[in-house]
Amino acid sequence: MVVYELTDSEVDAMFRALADATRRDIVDRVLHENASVSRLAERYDMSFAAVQKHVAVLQAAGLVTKSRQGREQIVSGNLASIHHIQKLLSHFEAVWKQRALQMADVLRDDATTEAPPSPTSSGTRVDIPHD
Amino acid sequence: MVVYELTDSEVDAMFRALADATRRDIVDRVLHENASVSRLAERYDMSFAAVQKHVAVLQAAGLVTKSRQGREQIVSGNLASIHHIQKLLSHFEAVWKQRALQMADVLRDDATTEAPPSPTSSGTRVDIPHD
DNA sequence: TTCATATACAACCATTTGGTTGCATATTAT
DNA sequence: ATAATATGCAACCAAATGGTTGTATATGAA
Repeated sequence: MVVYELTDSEVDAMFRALADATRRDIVDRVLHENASVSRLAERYDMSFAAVQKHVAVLQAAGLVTKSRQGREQIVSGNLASIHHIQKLLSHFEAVWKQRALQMADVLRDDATTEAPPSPTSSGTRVDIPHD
Repeated sequence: MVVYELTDSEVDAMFRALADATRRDIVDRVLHENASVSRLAERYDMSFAAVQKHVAVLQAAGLVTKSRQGREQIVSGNLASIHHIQKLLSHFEAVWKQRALQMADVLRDDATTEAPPSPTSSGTRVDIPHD
């Protein structure tokens, strides 16, 4: 697989690419089945050029790849990049869980540090997600 | 936990919020330890107002929460939302893996459908990630 | 060759983004 | 009361985004 380390701007591009419902739908679609750009464009209520741009954004982010097939460009999903950002988010979760454990320890020592244990309004959520 | 279904624009906001290295760093930081806005601002080479805006973007996306603590606003991470988009990406991966299995089946039937089995250039990646 | 299809791409436009500075307000410290 | 700290927020600006229309090019079909 060899997912070499990505730069900040590469990660930026991936998240930004996913920050649009049409593009998320395109990713979902091509993960199910490869499709040409015009095939994709049929599905959305916007111009062909607009869909073409969306695909270009996804391609620039490395989330999809295009390959010529006669006069068509076949769009297919790129699992590696999707897996990468999913891992990044897993890291966030792991950090939080780790901290939740530490907080459980701190509760026994009581608050002697500067860290505010329980903010007023909604309070610090210590919930640990379960699948 | 009760993560009610999110709208497209809510998911948009979450991904867009993460599409900036400074904001990802803020999330990472407050997941490790709560911090006031000014405490966060010290770390970055930009104005206080800029960091304040970044926090506002994260808050609007539901990725962090703020709570008054005296004259400070304490920023803390919101696990539920992070977990949600991580799940969304897991879904993408699951779809792809499912399809990879189907493709293995199709290889026995050979290509009778319109689906192009192997694009020319980089080829369809059938790699399945392993941790 | 000629026509239709699929894509590429440029120019344009309104809105959003990510930064700035400046000023107002709230809270704590002296 | 006054000063210092922490934040909120408005106005401004350059660049990027997400859409449009129009035109050009490449490929397959008749």
